[in-house]
Amino acid sequence: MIITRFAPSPTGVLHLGGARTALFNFLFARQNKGKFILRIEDTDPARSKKEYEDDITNGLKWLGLEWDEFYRQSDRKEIYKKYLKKLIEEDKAYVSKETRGQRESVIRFRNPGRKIVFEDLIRGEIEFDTAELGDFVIAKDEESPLYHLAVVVDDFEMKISHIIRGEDGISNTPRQILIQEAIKAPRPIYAHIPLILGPDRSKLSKRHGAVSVSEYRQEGYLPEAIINFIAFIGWNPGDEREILNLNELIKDFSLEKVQRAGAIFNIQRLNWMSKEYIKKKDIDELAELCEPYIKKLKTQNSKLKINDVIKLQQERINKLSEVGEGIDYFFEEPEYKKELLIWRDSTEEKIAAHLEHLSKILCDIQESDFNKEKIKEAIWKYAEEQGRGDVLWSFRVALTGLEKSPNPFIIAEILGKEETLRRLKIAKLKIQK
RNA sequence: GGCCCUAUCGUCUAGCCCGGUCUAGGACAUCAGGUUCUCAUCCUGAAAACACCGGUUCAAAUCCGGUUAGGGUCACCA
Repeated sequence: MIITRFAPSPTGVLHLGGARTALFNFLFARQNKGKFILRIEDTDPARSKKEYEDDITNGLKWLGLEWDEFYRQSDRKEIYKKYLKKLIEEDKAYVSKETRGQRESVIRFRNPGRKIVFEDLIRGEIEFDTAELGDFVIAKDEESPLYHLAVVVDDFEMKISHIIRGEDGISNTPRQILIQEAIKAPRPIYAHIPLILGPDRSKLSKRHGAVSVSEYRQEGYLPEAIINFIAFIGWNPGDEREILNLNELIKDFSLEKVQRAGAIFNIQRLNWMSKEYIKKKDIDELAELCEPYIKKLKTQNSKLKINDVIKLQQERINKLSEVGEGIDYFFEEPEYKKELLIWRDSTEEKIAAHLEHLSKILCDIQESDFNKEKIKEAIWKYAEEQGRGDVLWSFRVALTGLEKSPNPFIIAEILGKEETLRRLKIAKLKIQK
């Protein structure tokens, strides 16, 4: 049975690199109908915090990476103690008197100093000489195991078949293999995945900007976009597909195709993927997701149709937090200079005449028919005759006061007949002044 | 510095295991053009890479060796 685990220490929030390690473990377990375990490695009480543990579990759930079993190393002290005692009894570890450091004695592993060769699924054979490691410390005392011991004992007890972790774990591997052999644990299969790098090619960290999953969540990136994005850092399906959801990833993921070199985190690619997922979202669902970012709309104009506005923004935004940006004209009188109304080298007289005529045409449309199709239909012929830019640009500016915005037909529809006519009139007065 | 890992467009990568089909493919970003004014979307196109040196071979991005460069790791943290 395939059993994988994600084993973060709760000494910091869940970041993109951790999320990707979790994802690869999850994917590999699911596609093999195996088990995915979440294990919180909190053997260091000084640095571990419950709030970090919560951040990690919440982040994983949000991403849809559900685990089958959950463990916390601080709940398992008795187990490590048992192994520690046995190791000492067998003289494979010993209590060492120390002159340096914070305590009088620690428990050290008696290192046989052998060469260790292990097979990595991604990198092939890796060889180390463990003699350089010396008798490393595996516990502060019988009650306080350290990382290497706890990891090896747990991986054994939990029957972990594949250890999928970051490349920075490579150098820990020989130590852990030594301990495995001492407790007569079978060797799991290792797969060290490449690191996510910052633009300067060093390990991605806080100094490169936002790295925590919760920050991206707050900014309004969709979890499916994050998943797709991190899956494609150091891996791809081998064909030309770019957009894959969790189920497709489970189906097509393969550890053998994981890249060996580190990969630079590229926010533009994330933004593109995020946009792709936002564009695909069902409008009602999207509206619901946008709720935290769009308070302003609800309070300021009850007549406004929220879904219409969101639909307008749907193909324009990279992340949900942008949904309220650049649409102030829906709630307040647009302010602009009259020059803005004038399209290229047109004249004030012409523009004023267009605005006048537009008002007339729109006035003739029934209130109940005041939708973008009807509006366009009514205006189009006139715009063709007079020059589209001339007519449409001034129409749009009259409604939005902006150089850039969606087309005027949809905006007029959302604004409603009364408000549209009012703004047209204001624009006309402005230009005649 | 020791040990370990890595090396295809600016970025993510396909191809490498099983040398010829690679005048090296795709995507993001960039630039240009088009689609009902602007923006966005969509479409078309352009520019853009096998780190270097040697070897093996009729033939190397692909195999071998070295160099260089980058990264990781060297705790009584995980």
